[in-house]
Amino acid sequence: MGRWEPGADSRLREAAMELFLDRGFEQTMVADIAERAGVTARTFFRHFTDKREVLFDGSPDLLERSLAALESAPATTSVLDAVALALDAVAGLIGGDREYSKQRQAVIMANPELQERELIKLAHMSGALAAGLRRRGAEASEAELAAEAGLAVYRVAYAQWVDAAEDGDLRDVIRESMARLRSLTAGATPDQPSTAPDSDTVGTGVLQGVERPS
Amino acid sequence: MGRWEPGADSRLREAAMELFLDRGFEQTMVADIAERAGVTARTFFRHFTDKREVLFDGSPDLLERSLAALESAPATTSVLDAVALALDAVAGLIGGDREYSKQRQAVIMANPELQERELIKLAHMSGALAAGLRRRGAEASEAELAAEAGLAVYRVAYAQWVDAAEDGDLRDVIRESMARLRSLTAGATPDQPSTAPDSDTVGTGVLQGVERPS
DNA sequence: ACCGTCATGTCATCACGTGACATCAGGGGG
DNA sequence: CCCCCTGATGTCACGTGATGACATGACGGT
Repeated sequence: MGRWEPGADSRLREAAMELFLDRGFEQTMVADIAERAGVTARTFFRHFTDKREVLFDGSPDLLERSLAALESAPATTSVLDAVALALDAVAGLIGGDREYSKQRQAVIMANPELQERELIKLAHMSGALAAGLRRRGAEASEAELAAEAGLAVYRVAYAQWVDAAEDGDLRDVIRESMARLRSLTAGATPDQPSTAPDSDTVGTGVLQGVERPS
Repeated sequence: MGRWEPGADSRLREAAMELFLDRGFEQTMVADIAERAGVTARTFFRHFTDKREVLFDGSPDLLERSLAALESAPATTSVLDAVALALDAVAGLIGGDREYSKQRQAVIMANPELQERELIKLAHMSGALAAGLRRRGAEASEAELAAEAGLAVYRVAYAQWVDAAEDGDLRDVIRESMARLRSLTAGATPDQPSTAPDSDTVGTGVLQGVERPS
């Protein structure tokens, strides 16, 4: 075989990114992406489960690497510090080219569906980190909380990094963000906040408030 | 007019919930929900933008109430404590009937699409809380971080509450979770974690790692 | 030359979601 | 009393996303 032909995956990914940047996500049809990549729409769905997934299929890599970082941490490392190491590994991977991150972020921010997908990827990451922490002997709810808090730090840091005027190291931003969290939680805890249990409304889902049907 | 006829909204919501519990979300078609509610499919989409949204349309209420709680807090309250007050308000609303919350959670947990929707609702809430904090004079990134951390606490607490064997007050679980976060972040911070900047891989989106196309 | 596998194309089919238009009920105001 | 306005709904048509079933063609090994 002669030269290296980029796989259909890569061509589809690039084609999609170009079209998304050009006309936007909704205005781009999978047939367009496929055509530009030189395949049919049916083939697109053989490589990506979703039209959205074409923008997110790198996440398994990241997840794996962050877990590796987590597990290579010395056993004496605290839960939150272990999470910090994992985040550092993630930042090492995606902190490389900020320009591309900006482009991608622009596409994602312009479309709610994509934001949903992004959030669930981060949630998966949180779940995986929590599992990793439990494997290290952390108590369950402590592990979940540390993972969730870590991702909170990551989200804020990433948003700040990608929006910043001048370039910087994502890992530094993450560390600053983590420090800020520590200072935020360091304040004195007042007595129990007491809200009157006024519930004429029924909450059902996490964010569901439905009028009780008399 | 004679008796009170429940609006199409309510009928659709109830019909949807019943069918979702019975056969699952994907197996339920919009036409089924509409039929059971006595309307056509087209009408369904006049009341809910999405098939998913029928499970989440209570969130604006919650958001509003939590913001109210936030703003009614004394100006001297710390950012994180203000967030705690907002979460307390939310818990007051949805903590009323745990059984229903369990059902809804079961439906949501069985379907990734629904989890995505849930996550984005929570993200909106986080954004709104951050904005509220900024209105109180908090610095931007501090506000975002506090809101994100608060939601992290909420997610963990809610999951724990809804899964618990015996009944309990959601607000208590949230307070415990918040306390746990404080203890987690209280540990000593070690020196900078240093990971070699080994990036032969290009990160592009928040969770995107794409092999660099040579 | 034969065969199995893998990637892809082709065709058919569903379900989601939306725009355009028609219909019907109720409520005023002439 | 009639007209008209408005809001909610039904009807129809259509584009798009996504999937299953089957055919085809390239490649590599035997």
